[in-house]
Amino acid sequence: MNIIDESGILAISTRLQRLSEQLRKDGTLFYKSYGIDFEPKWFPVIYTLYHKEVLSVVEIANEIGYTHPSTISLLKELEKQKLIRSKKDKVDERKRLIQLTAKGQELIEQMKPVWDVMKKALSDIADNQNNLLQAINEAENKIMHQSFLQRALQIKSETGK
Amino acid sequence: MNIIDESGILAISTRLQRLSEQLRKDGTLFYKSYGIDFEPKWFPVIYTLYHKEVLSVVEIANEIGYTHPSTISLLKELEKQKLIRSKKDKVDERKRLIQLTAKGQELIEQMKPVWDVMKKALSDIADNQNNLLQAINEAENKIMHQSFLQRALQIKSETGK
DNA sequence: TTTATTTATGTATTTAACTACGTAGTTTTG
DNA sequence: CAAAACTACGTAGTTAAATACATAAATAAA
Repeated sequence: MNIIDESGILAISTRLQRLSEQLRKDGTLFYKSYGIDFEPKWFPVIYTLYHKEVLSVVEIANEIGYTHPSTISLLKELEKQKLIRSKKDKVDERKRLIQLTAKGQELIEQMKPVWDVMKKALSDIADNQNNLLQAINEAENKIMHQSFLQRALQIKSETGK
Repeated sequence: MNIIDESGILAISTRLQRLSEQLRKDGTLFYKSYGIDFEPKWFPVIYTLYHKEVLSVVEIANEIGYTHPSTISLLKELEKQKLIRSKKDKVDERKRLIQLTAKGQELIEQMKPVWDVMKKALSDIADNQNNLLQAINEAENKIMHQSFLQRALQIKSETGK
């Protein structure tokens, strides 16, 4: 019917990007409905620091699965919001140790019930006959095992196309 | 185990973006293995023009499901590659009518077998127990019917959280 | 037939991620 | 222990999409 069925190469990405942009906007609005000013993109950092308490920049990046430059820009925003603070590591002078402020910790307590609701609403949407997170996991695993390029080259050589 | 299981709000997007960036890079390399210089992101426009022959900018945007500014920048690249050309609509002077050049048409013939192989490789990766495209479709349909925000607000009011 | 509305295109700016690169500490090795 | 390699952080620039805005042509309405 449309292009997606013919190629899929790009279509998957674009559609999911949009889907998640919508979720983000709605997430922001939902926080607002509780009188909370919080952006969904801050969640991974905040959540990680809540569980680990003190971490360096690169450690946070690894935990949340982002590159360190991306992480730095999130940290800057969170520092501006006074939700986190940082100090130099005395043992290793290159390291910046990040932790939640009191304000950050209080906010988390406020957000916990909100997260519960969001989690339910998200599973409403993503838990279908074909579970979205599962589908992503499965695709990632396949690619980890053998890349798209390798697969394509193999089909090419097998079929002589 | 990690954050994704707890929130998912962002995680889905970021992971899919990466997945698709990998597919794009591999796609480019795979075209190269046939001696073809073609970027996967051009596919939707080219494919649409192959089937519809002559379309305006906005018509193409609608066909490929992108906004018109995004489409314009793709068209600029394709024009630089001399794969498409455009002329003013004589009936409606606002319109720019786009079509494939001879070079564009030849390239498509070269790419057809490549697309077949890519399609197979992609379904290798995305057709799992939980089909990725299906999962996206299902999630999109759910959201179309009732947004994430609406769902969350409803759960909030039902549970009194 | 002027005026208002809609449509088509284009430009400028924004966003959220990335890669590439540079610098400064730390650790390892010859 | 000096040189080389590695690690941590930061900045700059890129990319692929989006919004928001501007302009001009076409259509509808007063």
